Amino acid sequence: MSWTDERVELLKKMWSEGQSASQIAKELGGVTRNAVIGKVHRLGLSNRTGPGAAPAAAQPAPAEPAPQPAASAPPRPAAPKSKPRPEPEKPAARAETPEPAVPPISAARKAIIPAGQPLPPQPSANEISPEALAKVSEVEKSAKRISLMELTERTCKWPIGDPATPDFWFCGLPVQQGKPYCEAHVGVAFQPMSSRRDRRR
DNA sequence: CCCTGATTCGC
DNA sequence: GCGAATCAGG
Repeated sequence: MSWTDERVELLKKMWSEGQSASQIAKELGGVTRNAVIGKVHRLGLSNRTGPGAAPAAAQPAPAEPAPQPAASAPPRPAAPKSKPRPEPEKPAARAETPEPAVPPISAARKAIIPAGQPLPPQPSANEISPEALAKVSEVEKSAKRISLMELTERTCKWPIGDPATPDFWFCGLPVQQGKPYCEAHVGVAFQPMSSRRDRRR
């Protein structure tokens, strides 16, 4: 595969959209994320950081400040495009404890639950975005249904069903990096603190 | 371990 | 110019 205009365009587009190199590579096909990153650099559109940031020149490069004598075309469109830095700064100690919404059921107590229907995940407390819940029920239908022993570092450990019955298993879908659950379950397990939040995709 | 982008350097 | 290998974080 070579860097045709189209491919480069898509690359630019996706990169400016904040897509990761690997995603772009996957989309393009035939290239690795390394290739994408390499290209990105060669194209000079690496730092998605706002232009306002002066690199503070570690290397003075005394010989040539490179004023770019080009008659027209501004060297740096600088695109004031929306380039929100997802992570502005890490304050001090940020207690990363969103208080898990207690996914597991209290089992015994409600042992009478008809072990068939995907039990309405949450008892009380906060309201989880209907979206997330819907997502979960969906996922649970196509979950891998793995057993306790099959759980690994990267399998969603969200319990489904009633532990008191044989009709009990774990989600088993790929976890969302770091977390113990898959994306869907992470969605209901960890609340942003302030009830709901919208999200599109 | 999974992932991210950044750099290097032989091709 | 290209991108695998490597480096440096998260």
